[in-house]
Amino acid sequence: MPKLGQEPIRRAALVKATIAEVGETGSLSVTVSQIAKRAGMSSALAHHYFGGKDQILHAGMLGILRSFSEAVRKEMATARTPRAKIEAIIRASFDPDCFAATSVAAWLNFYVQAQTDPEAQRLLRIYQRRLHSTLLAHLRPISLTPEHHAQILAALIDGVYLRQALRDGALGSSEATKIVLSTLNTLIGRA
Amino acid sequence: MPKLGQEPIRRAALVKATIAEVGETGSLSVTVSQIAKRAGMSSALAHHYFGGKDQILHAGMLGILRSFSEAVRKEMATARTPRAKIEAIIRASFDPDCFAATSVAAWLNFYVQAQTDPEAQRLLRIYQRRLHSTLLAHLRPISLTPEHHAQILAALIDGVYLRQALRDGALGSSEATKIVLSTLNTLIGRA
Amino acid sequence: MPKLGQEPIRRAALVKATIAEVGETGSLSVTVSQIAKRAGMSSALAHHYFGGKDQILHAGMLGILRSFSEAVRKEMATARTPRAKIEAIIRASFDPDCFAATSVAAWLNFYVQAQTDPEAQRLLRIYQRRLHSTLLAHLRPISLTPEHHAQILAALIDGVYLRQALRDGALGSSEATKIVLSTLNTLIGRA
Amino acid sequence: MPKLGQEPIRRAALVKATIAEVGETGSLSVTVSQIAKRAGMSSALAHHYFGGKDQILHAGMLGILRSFSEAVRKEMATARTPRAKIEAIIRASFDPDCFAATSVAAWLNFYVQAQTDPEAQRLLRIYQRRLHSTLLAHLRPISLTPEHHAQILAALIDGVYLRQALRDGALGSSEATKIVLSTLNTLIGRA
DNA sequence: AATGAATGAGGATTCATTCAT
DNA sequence: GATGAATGAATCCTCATTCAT
Repeated sequence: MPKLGQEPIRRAALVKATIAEVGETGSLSVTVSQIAKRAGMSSALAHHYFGGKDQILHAGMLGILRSFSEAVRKEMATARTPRAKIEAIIRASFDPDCFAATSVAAWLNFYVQAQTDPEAQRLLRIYQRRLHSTLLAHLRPISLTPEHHAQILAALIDGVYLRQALRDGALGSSEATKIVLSTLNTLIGRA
Repeated sequence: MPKLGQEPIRRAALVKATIAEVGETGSLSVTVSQIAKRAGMSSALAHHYFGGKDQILHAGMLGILRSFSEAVRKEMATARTPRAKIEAIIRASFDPDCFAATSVAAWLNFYVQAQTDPEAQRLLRIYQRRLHSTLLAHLRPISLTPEHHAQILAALIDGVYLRQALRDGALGSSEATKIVLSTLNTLIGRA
Repeated sequence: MPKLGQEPIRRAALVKATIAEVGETGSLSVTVSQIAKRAGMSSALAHHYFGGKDQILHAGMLGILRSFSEAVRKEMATARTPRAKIEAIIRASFDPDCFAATSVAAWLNFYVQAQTDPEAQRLLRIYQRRLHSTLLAHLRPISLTPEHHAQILAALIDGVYLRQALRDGALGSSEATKIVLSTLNTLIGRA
Repeated sequence: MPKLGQEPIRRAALVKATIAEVGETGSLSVTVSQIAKRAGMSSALAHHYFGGKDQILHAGMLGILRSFSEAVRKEMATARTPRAKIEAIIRASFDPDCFAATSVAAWLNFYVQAQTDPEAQRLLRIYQRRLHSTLLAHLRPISLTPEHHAQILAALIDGVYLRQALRDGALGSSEATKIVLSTLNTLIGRA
């Protein structure tokens, strides 16, 4: 009997390597070989498990988006009031893991991929809509213009990410959180 | 008789073509040949004038950033009060030309280029700092936390751009303006 | 309890699959995996039994050539006169099984393989010589130039096959037979 | 001004190299690099002029088919009677250039290519039909069953080619001609 | 000034083959 | 006996870049 069950292990390793490589390099034009090498296997095996570079990239995106969702879920678990929920989302967005330079760089690159690649666009839109509707749901009880406020908060979060990508003013995780939280306060009043 | 002053004409054509090509394609991996063809010349000539692909890209970035600055200058010309100046900046940011799908796509790609390419990063930072300091200068007389508010506004503008890049909720130019202006109102109170 | 006598079963399955795959695809560049999959096993097992792709191909050739011989043997069994023997060979050549599009395509490809691969050439030559000498033997009693006529008949059969491979005028089995039989008549006179 | 007019030269060189390489190797799986090298250029240039391997192969086929047609045209030029025309076609078919081992091998491979590749099939069919209709036209005045005889002669020619490909009995050009001419005699009687 | 010609380097992808279990 | 796992080698193709004219 052959060695079994390598597939999930290899796939996971490739996803991780993809994010790391894209993040570090800051570019989607990383080669499959680079990714595969980082994941400790040959590029042929990477193709074997994923079918092609695009699918590897998609898996990488999914990986990033999932870790975002995961962070949100964790933070939301303990939040009780609508306001606390919103704050949880904001805090999760700047979770040190997600907000790490590498992750942000990868995220930005996946945004670009979505310009060309329909599947990438689909993934990103799903994530965005989910974020939007969650925000909206919890804003409704406490905001007079929930739709409007949701738009502002979502855009602000993305904007902070984008600026992080340039590394210039490179805010820390906590500073970033503060900026958005304080805007929340201004928008709907202190709790 | 040799054609005179061809150089500036060619360069301008290439800059325009670069922005258009990167914007339409949604990717930095456009070829020099594509750009040159769109600009009506051979790729060899493009190299002759700019030296290499990177420099062509830089020229494209500079072109975009300049058109931003130009829009700002125009809007600011008629603004008299600090508040009016800030509103002018916001309005300029969403000038239909700059906020066109193509321009936004190009802008996003140049952001990514800055991840890898120091010169690109330099250009982008200069623009960002200029924007920041202009905002700051005009916020100072009317805001208690001008630095903080400048950060929020700048991030918000970028965030709206980013979301525009995904085309999903695809705001129009005027809607985008409204969102940021209304946030300004909330931050420092109605004029 | 180990399965007994798996080897001959597996080998036969592979031979059949090879012919089918080469025939349907119309090319020798079918992969071992495709063949193995069609034969219901892993490509590793195919290698295990045959040693390599070339040997699998050889086995496929042998399979085709044997089914030719088989058809000839069957038709010849009931033939009594020299003329009947020759007609039997011709009829066997266009036996619907052998003359099926798939078989012809495979046969043509094996001809090509023989250009490169000495073992393939050897197999094909053996078959050709056998056909030639059988024709010759039975032509001798009824032809003044048996060698010459054998050459013509053999070439004509192959030519009809080749044209079948292009599928354009795609003759049916019976039409093909008629053409060669009528030529036989012309060559040595009606029986 | 740049060096001009290389294209036709390069294309011709590639066509020649393709036929030679396919013919000598006896296989379509020659690499573009091999062909290009033989033609004295880089594989990149070959791609530049032809677009891809398939088109290079098509050009090779066309080259072979054209040299057939050319041989026919030449032989036919001096033929006056219908019978002489037919004999011209047969003689042309075994023109030493066309019937050279290399040419025959290339021709056989192109036949196989036509199994997979519609464009190759188209080319081959055109050539076959043209041959058929020419034979037919000249057989009409001298044969009672011109359609039938055309089929026989065409198939016989192809069959002789095919056997040549195997190099076993390797007929010379003149021997091959004799076989088909003598069959012609048998079919429609001596002139 | 301008361009067709030309290439080297590199990347995605495929596949026969081997190996450990 | 049988197979999933794994890879090295090879191939097509692309592209930035250089050069001769």
